[in-house]
Amino acid sequence: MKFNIKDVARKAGVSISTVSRVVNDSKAVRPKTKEKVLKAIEELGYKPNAIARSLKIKNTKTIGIMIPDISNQFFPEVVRGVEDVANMYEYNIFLCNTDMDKEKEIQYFNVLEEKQVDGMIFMGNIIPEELEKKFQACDIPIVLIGTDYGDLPSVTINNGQASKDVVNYLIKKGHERIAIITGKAYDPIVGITRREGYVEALEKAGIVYSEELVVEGGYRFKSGYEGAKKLLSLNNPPTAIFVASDEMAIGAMRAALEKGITIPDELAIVGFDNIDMAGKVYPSLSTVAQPMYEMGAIGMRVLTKILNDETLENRKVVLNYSFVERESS
Amino acid sequence: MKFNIKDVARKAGVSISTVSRVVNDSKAVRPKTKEKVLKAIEELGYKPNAIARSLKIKNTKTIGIMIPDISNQFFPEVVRGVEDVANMYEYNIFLCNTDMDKEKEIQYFNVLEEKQVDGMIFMGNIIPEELEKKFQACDIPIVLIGTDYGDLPSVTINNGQASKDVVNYLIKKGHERIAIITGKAYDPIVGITRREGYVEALEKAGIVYSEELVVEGGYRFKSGYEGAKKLLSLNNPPTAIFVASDEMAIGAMRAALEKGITIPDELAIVGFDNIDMAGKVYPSLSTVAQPMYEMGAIGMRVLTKILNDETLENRKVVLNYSFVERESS
DNA sequence: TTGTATGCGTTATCAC
DNA sequence: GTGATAACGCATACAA
Repeated sequence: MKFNIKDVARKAGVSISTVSRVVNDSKAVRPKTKEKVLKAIEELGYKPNAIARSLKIKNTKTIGIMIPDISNQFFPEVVRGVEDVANMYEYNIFLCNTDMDKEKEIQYFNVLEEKQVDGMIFMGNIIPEELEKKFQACDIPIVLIGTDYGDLPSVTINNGQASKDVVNYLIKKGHERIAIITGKAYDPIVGITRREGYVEALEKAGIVYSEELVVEGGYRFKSGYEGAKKLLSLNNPPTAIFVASDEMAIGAMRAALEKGITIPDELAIVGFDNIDMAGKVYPSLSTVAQPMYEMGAIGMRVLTKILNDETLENRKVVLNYSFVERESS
Repeated sequence: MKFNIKDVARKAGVSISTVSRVVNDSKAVRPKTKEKVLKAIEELGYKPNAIARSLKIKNTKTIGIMIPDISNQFFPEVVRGVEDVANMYEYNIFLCNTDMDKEKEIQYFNVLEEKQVDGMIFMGNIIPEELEKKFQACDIPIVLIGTDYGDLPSVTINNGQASKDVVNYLIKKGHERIAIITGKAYDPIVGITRREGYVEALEKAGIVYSEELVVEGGYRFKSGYEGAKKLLSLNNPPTAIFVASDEMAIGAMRAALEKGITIPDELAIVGFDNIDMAGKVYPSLSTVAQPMYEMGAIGMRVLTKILNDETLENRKVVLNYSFVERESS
């Protein structure tokens, strides 16, 4: 049995306005009346209908989050960050897996808009033009995490600098033949920025950049595995590989281990992200630690600020990363 | 600028009912009229307000999913399964992290109910009594994944049998000193059922059950690591450890590896779940494969069946698991 | 085939 | 302090 505000009003012998007032304790209600109402609510097990409420007050206390794939190690941590602060501010989150597929992104965007989410969080390194237009056109606040685009609010780290740091570290360790396994070539972050950092660092160190040491990966374990296999079968194989994501790095380690190559003595490997498993595999993986949870938490915090009309001192949050040296390098 | 059904009605020179009809293409509308309406919709960029719609038709096309923690390796995969079929049936999902905390579970339950979700999916091995009462009292269909309780619909695997299989496998491999690292003692699945399977298999094989070979774990890496350390420092250490979750198993492997113990020659390790990383660590982990994605997908499918009043031939779905033999055993 | 009118469960504005 | 009542944006029964 489901009761509505009318039912409790009748039961308490008051008007629905009074019930509404005690439910939201908006305006003063005589204690005695309040008590009556509370009792009626209790007895009926009344729960306000948030949908009706939303229709009236024009917000839903829900936000949508679009990520490529929750089953990809990187995202659960940031989603957790998002959800934790969302929960603090009494928002619920719609989780949407886009697979970085343009059609799905647009479809999700549309239903999120129809469902009147108060805000959206978007992850997915590349933002298709069509989607970007929608972002601009709609009046729902959107914050980007892990990417940056136009004047949309975003929270990121300095990917280029982080890559340089890794390569410099490797150089300092005495490596000269340093390979890289990147993301997709068209990916502005994992495919481009991180590779650029790598190239720049090499150049600055006066190491000639060699095409054969750059291989394009596909984010997952397998592509790291295969990329490393390819690199290790070169006539003059690298002594170090910088892998642009941890999952691929773990694949690369696997390839080396299978070949009987010892890590880090014969081959150093450094990843990127610091997913949970990076510290748990054996040997443990040196990597660039992205503050994933914080990225999510802060991204959501930024969103709440926008939603509350608080002043945003900084629309472009750039978080600190750190290099975590472990056994693999 | 946001337009509503009235705006497009005015613009198209028809009534709102006609607009509604073409939007939902419910009843026949003269092609010419339809065209006019469509044009107006197009020009205004009209999007129906799903909240208003929900209020009227009394469903929201959204479901809630409560899980302990999305950043725990096991859940992303099942959530992905849920979301994929939810998406197929045009549902959106509210993601809720409960940390298996009773208060959070109840709080989430309440807001999900207020937000009028059409259904709920619950994970979390133990169902507090208070929550269970709410499950019974409410008229929102709920399906359990990974747990079973009362007459609620559920999708699980046979945990007891799986445990027996593991232990029998280990025995067949020649092991006699077989240890187990379980979940929390009060956890009906990981703490109790899986341990019971272990005990039964030992008994049936005529191996005396030894208290010191049973240690209670806490699901995460660290507790597996510490549990194994404890076991390996026994005067008469085990030659095989059955670890009731993969993440703990990877921790256990780490402990062994650090001690210079070779796996599987000196120590066999078998996990449970077959999380993504199980096949990626080195040495790779033998484990019981729970069909996580399917559990999610089928759970959601069951829910849609209930929501569509399709007949449920089976309220208690028990899925097949499989034993995956890898390098660690 | 189309339009009018009512109600979904709230909140909020106005009287009292 | 409290109670009518008008929105909120839509779907639908009924009338035309």
